[in-house]
Amino acid sequence: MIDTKTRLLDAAETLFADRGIAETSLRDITTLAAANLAAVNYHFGGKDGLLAAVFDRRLRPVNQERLELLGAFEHAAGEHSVPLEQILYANLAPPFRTLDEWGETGERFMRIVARVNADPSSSIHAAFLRHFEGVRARFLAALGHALPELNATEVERRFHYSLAAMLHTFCWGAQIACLCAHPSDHRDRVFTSLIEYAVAGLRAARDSVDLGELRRLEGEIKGVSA
Amino acid sequence: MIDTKTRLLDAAETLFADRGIAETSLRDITTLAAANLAAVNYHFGGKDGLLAAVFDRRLRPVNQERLELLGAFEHAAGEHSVPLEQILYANLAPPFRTLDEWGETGERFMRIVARVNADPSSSIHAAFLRHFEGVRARFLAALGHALPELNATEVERRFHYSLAAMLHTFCWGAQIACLCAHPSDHRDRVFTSLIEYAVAGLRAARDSVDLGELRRLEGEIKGVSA
DNA sequence: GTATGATTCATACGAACGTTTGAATTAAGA
DNA sequence: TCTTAATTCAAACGTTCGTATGAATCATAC
Repeated sequence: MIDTKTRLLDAAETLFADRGIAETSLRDITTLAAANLAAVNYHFGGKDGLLAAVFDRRLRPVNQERLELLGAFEHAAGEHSVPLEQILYANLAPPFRTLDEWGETGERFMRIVARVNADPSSSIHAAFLRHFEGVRARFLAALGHALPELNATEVERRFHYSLAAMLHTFCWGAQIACLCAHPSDHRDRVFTSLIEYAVAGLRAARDSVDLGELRRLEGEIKGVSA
Repeated sequence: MIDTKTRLLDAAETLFADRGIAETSLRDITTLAAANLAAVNYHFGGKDGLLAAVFDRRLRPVNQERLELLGAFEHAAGEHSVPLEQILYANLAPPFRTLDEWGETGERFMRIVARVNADPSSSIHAAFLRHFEGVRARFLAALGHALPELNATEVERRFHYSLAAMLHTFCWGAQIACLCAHPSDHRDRVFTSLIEYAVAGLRAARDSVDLGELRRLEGEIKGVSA
């Protein structure tokens, strides 16, 4: 029989992902874990502590691997900046590996991440963000070096777009056919697709789009159809 | 004095966005709206009905405008496919206009959208998705025509990435400095940035990234550092 | 074997929730 | 003015929630 603490973490991860955090009661969790209701308060101090522990268990190794991988690429690049593909690979490979290793459980966890990320009012949102502070700063710096023609603000914006595409994929990957990564070969395809898309987006030429002209065109064609 | 029904919608929109849906009670809403607790059940049949009404009020006009705009661009393009910039503009301009017109209220609403989108277990998630069915199909078709060298699956993937970047921006725009669209000139900058990024990402060359090589490189440099 | 600390257990508490009810109030047409 | 339908109201209902409590059980070291 597995540890009660571990069983609680597993059950919480499953239910938080499938039903939502606020929608999952401690009674649901302890029932699934075959544990007593009071066990949550005993081991984790309460529901928030349990949720924080769920994050800690999975997020810490993934983010550490990200940093190690980026560091290795930077070491290999020496004086040069790390190629965009490698930066994105360092960011994506660890969670994809997690998906391979943890199977369905890993996918569930990704969905919790996406939930909490979209919910800034969550009681543990601050603690959640703290997990990513270091990673965020290091990857932003690497991107800045790789894209010297872009100012820092634009780099940050495009970094956010790339993160959003990643998160969306992890959150919905199991439910949207084209993003489905269940067969392993598909998974590599999605992995590659994500990198290709983000690399191209990050490299986009500035001033390649003229918003004023698009607005002018909108006015014209609307006048015609009216 | 405004309609009770409208006051309830306004209050619900504000609180759902700021605190979350499950975390907001009908008592919070009716208090803010200066209405009686039972008014929600009288006018909307319950909490779910109220939430559905909140979505209907804002989503319907935005999505209708998206379709009209895309239709106008398609009409202007005649036999040719609509340029990517125009497709993305048709998708982005209506919600950005909403942000201009409704100010803070509009931003709040976007945050609710992002929340519900990230929470497939929500009781109204199905109804929520139904709002986007038509829009999704039409934009996918337009993208398919504009990107004939891509197969349908890859088009769909990249469409999802682009949607994710959009949603993330609307959800976090008010809270992340680089995405902040509060001063109107910044808003246009973010608008342009999003289109530029997505256009480049959608146009990315296939097979531009060699996942196997990246993995090989990872093995090498890890062996060195170990 | 028994004492001690860690864990599990059944049970209870108070608070907050969505919903319901039936009377009171308002608005509008005859 | 009277009637009738629409709306608002205060109050309560039953449920579920997170947390707390103190006894019971287990493991372990002496």
